[in-house]
Amino acid sequence: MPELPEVETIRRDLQPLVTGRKIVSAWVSEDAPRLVQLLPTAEFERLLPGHVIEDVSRRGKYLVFNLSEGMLWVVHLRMTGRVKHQWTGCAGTDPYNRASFGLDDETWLCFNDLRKFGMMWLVDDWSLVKDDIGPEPLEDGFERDPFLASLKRRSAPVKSILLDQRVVAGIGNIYADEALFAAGIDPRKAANKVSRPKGTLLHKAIIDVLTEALGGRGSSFRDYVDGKGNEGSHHLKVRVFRRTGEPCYVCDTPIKRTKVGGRSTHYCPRCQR
DNA sequence: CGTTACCTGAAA
DNA sequence: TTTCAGGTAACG
Repeated sequence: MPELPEVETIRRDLQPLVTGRKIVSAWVSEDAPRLVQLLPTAEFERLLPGHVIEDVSRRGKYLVFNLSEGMLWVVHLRMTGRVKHQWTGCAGTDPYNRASFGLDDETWLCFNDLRKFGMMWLVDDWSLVKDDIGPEPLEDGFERDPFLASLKRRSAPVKSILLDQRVVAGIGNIYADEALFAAGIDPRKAANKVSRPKGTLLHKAIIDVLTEALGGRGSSFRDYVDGKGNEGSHHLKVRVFRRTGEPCYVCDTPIKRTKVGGRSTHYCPRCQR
């Protein structure tokens, strides 16, 4: 569900609320046996309490709680995961609450996940979670030339390359479609056939589209809510995503939908070549 | 490289 | 009844 703008919005919400707080309890539902990675669930529940949350950070679509003793508590929301800060416990209030964490100021962090694809880790080293993630698109490390080079060396559809977290971190199905529209590129076009000028436009479009979506606190098409349980607003501003049959804002041609790499894909057949 | 599996519920 | 869903790992 959540892509970079959504996860970053959650991070910004949570950071002032939980920084400096000690975790005093941890519970994971028996109904979510795949939630905790690398460690047995019981071990995770035993090890987490006692740590202080020193900061909340993010890497791509991963939300990271930087804990005392150098530990990292990492959460990936996948399709329907939510992390909310609450002043009441989460047990029993919603059937999809899969984990809950008590803090030392009597507040709670609740992890909710309808489809149970979400995952979490407790590690002392980021590389145990993911060791080949690409640059952050909204930071200096996202440079044009290495990006153009990764397009050059691959023959898959350019959209599939945008979804590859090794090329650039944090883009998902919404913002891949939006960035390709902004750059005027057909999502089905082979990455290595995208011209250098168009590739350059795409590099800029990625930054622009993600920045704009972050300004709208993310897109709530279905399940996404922020760290306080509120919806974002950027879904009201998308140019092509889920606008099948509606007129392109630039040329009035109806937006088309197709499948690329198994993912639903939206584009303007006139503006995008 | 493209496709399937992982889950559950809503929409077509 | 079938298809579809902000993701990604594991297949062949």
